[in-house]
Amino acid sequence: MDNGAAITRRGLTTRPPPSASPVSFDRHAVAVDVVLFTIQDDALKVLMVKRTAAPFRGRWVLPGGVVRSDESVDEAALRELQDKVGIATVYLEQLYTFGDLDRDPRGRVISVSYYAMVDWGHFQLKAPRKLVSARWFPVNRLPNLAFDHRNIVTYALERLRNKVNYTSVAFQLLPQRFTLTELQRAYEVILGQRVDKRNFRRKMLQLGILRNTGEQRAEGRQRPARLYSFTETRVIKFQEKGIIVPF
Amino acid sequence: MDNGAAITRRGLTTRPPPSASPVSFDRHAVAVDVVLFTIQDDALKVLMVKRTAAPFRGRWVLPGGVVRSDESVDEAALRELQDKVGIATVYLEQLYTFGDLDRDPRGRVISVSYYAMVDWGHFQLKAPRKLVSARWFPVNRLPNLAFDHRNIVTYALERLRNKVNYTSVAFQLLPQRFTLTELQRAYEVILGQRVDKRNFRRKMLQLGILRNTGEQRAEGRQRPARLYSFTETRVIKFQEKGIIVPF
DNA sequence: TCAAAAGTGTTTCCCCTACACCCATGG
DNA sequence: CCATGGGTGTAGGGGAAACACTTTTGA
Repeated sequence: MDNGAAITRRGLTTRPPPSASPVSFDRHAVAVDVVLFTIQDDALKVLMVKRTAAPFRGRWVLPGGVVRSDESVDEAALRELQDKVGIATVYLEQLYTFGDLDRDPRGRVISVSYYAMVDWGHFQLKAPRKLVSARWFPVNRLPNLAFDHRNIVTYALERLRNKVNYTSVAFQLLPQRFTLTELQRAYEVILGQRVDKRNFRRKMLQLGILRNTGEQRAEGRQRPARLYSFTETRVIKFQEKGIIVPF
Repeated sequence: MDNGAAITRRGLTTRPPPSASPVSFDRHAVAVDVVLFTIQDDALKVLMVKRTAAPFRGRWVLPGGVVRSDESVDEAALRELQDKVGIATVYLEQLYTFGDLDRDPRGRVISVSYYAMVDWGHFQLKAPRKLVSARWFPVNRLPNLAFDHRNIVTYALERLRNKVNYTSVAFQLLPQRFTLTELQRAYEVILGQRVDKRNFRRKMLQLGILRNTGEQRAEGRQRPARLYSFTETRVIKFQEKGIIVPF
C-alpha cells in the first residue's frame, strides 16, 4: 500500500447496468478499526482486544466495531474508543478505508481505519476496561491478528513515522509537561532509530513550539531536567522544504 | 481537514448498547467519488459531470456512484471512471472517506473519495462519453458543486500538491514521452507557481528516473526539444530528507 | 566523590538558490 | 537573419551532520 499507493486494475469484467435509484439497495456493513498508539517502557505499543465471538474467537484484533446509522464515521471511532477502551481524550486521525470483498469471512465489511495516540500516564488513570480484555503490544512484537488487521497496523505505523518528521503529532504521546529527553525518546521509539541529542534539541527549540515552564524534575540521583510544554493547541506542520519548490 | 487532520470531539452523547450480531443491521449506502485531474492548455483541470436527477439536478458533481455488493471499493471507483468517463488507464489513489450524517439530502451516504490522473492526449482518444455530459473545469474556476464535492476537490488538490514534491505522481499527467519543459509546466500548473528552469532540470535529472530517449520533437520554429521517458513503472518516492532524522 | 543523565558549540560539507547567455531550428 | 523556446554552469550562503566535554544532583 505504501502511503496511499496507486490502485492497479485487476480484471474488470463487464457488469450489469447501474441501478436507477442510487441509494435504494447495495447497502454495506461499515466498520471502524482504530490503531491506538502509546509509549510505555521506552517502546511504542498498540492496543489490541481479544475477540469473544466467532470467527477468530480468542484472537487479537484492533478495537473497533460497526458504524451505526445515527452517528458519523468519526463518531463511531470515538465511541469505540470510549466503550471498549474507556478513553475519551485522544488524538484521532483517519487512515485508510479497506474495501476489499474478502476482508471478513462473515461477509462484506468495509472498514474505515483510524489511528489514535494517548499519553500512557493519562491513559492509566481513566481506563476501567470493563468488558473486553485488552492488552498493549509492542509494534514489533505483535501476536497473530485476525482479519487484515496486521496490514492496518503496518500502514498506521508507516503513516506515523512519516508524520512525526514534519508535524508535531509525536507530542500526543507525551504528558502536558515533558523533558527534552522524553521527547527525544518518543521520536526514537517511533522511528526505530537513534537521534543525535544536540541536533535534536537544537532543531526542536528552533521550531519555537516549546515553552520552558521553568519547572524542573529530578528523576533519580542525577541532574534535574527542565520541563517543557507544547505551545500549540493543535497538531501543526513544521516548516517544510519541498524538493521541487522552496517553501 | 488539512492533509488528514485530527478529529475533535463534538458532543458525544451516550448511546444504546451495541448490537449482539455486528453485521446484521446498520448497513449503509457507500459511494465513491473521483477527482480526475488532467492538464490541458497549461491549466490543471478537473472533470465534472452534470446531475440528471434530483436532488441538485443540473448541478455539477464529481463522477461517482454507489459501491455494489460484488465489487471492492477500489473496483467501484475504476468502474465509475470507465462507465461515466470512458477511461480505463488512470492513476488512481484513495483520498479520504467522508462519513458525516448530513452529506446527502437523500439520507446517509458514506463517500470514499479518490483522485485520479490522466494524460490529456491519451484521454482525448478513447473518450466516448456517451450518456453523461461531462466537462473539464480549471481547478481555480470551479462551478458551484453539489453536495460537499467542493471540499473533496480542495482536499485532492492539497494532496496532489504535497505529493508532487516527494513523489513522481506528476508524471501521470504526461504522455509516455515528454520534454523537460512539459514536465516543468506540469509542476508549475499543479503548484500554482513558477519554477526556476535550470534548478528544476538539474534536480529532475539528478533523481535518475528520466531516460533520454534520443528522440527530439520540433514544436515550432525553434530548436527541437529532447524527449524523455520515465524509467520507473510505478510512482516512486523521491529521496526525502526528514526534519528530525536524516534519511 | 562518584554515578548518571542534563545540558551545551563549532566546524565541515553539501545542497539549495539565484542568476544570464548561447544554441538550434523554421519561417 | 531573426524570432522562439531549448539548453547549460557557477558562486555564495545556509542548514544539516558529526562530534565530546562540563554541569548538576542524589546517593
